[in-house]
Amino acid sequence: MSEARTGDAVDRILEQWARERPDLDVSPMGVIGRLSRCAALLSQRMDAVFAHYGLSGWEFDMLAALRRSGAPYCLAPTELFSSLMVTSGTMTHRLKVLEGKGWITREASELDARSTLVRLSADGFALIERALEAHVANEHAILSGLPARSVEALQKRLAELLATIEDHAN
Amino acid sequence: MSEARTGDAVDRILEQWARERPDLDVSPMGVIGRLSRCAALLSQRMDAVFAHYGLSGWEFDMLAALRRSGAPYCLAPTELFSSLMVTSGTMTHRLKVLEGKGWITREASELDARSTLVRLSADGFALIERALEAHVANEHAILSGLPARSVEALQKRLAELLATIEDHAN
DNA sequence: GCAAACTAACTTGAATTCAAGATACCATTT
DNA sequence: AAATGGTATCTTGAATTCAAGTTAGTTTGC
Repeated sequence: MSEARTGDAVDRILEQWARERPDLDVSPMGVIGRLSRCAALLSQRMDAVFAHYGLSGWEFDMLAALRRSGAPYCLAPTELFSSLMVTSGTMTHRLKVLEGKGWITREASELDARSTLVRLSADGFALIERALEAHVANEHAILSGLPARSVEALQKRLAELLATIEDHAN
Repeated sequence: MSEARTGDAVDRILEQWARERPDLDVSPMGVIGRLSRCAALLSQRMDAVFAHYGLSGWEFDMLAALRRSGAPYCLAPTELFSSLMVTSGTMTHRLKVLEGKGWITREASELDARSTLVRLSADGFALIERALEAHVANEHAILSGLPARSVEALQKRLAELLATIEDHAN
């Protein structure tokens, strides 16, 4: 009950499996488990900053996607949900909420009558500008706990991994 | 619209920000964005294997936590939800579902009358044994696309990162 | 021209999750 | 022993998400 004073939560899980299933090589759980756990914890930390601006994580993601697309800050719903990895049903709901808050407007496309264009409003633009700066500062702060060389190495390895799994993914 | 033939989805996002907000150093978005995206894609890939055994991701997590705790495969709800990073309300719901499926049973604790012990049933044990082996094989397969040295490097860097953010996290 | 296949967006219903609060029990102090 | 504070679990209601199906508009092949 008090064996592992070194190591993190994932190490403890690996020790349990080594004891219970010594026949299995569970080493991939170390990498993948830490990755998932890092993602969850990072998400919590970023949400804390978003909340400061009255934004949830997905609201920030939506406004940021429109902002970085450049003038006229306008995208089709399909572009939004495919880049943000959510379904069309989720997008319908999100757009309704953001429109209700006045951060986006919607107008019919001239090229394709099926398509409605989503546009960042002036309010939405002003909000995301401020939130973005705080968010980037927060990310810098989070990574400042690591030596720059480690961050760079992590970057490279994650890019490799992403490349191998982005293909396969349907 | 067709500039970046090299690079992944995250590179494209960084290019957009460089164009729109050249005053900001958004490099942390590269690491953190890739990390989040890897986690989301890996989760999809693992869910595909779980589905093969009639399991969702969280169902696998629950049974696996009980299994790796060792005989008598018994944990308190509090131990479960704190290690799985969900709330107590979520745990109540999960336990109800798993009990309904016959994979766990519940019994009052003898030491503490507030506590009900969750126990893996024989069915649950048999199921997680099979699913676990497929899951581990799947994880090996996913990482086999990378050289072993890269995986090891990734492992080290993620452990560093996890150490710095596990502290701060309340 | 018109039917078949496809695409864009939305609707519906169910699943999952959390925050906040309620309830019951335990431990410690007085 | 009574009170206070803390712990373990559950309940409730709302938010978020997805899968599957719907509607409407577009494109292709004959």
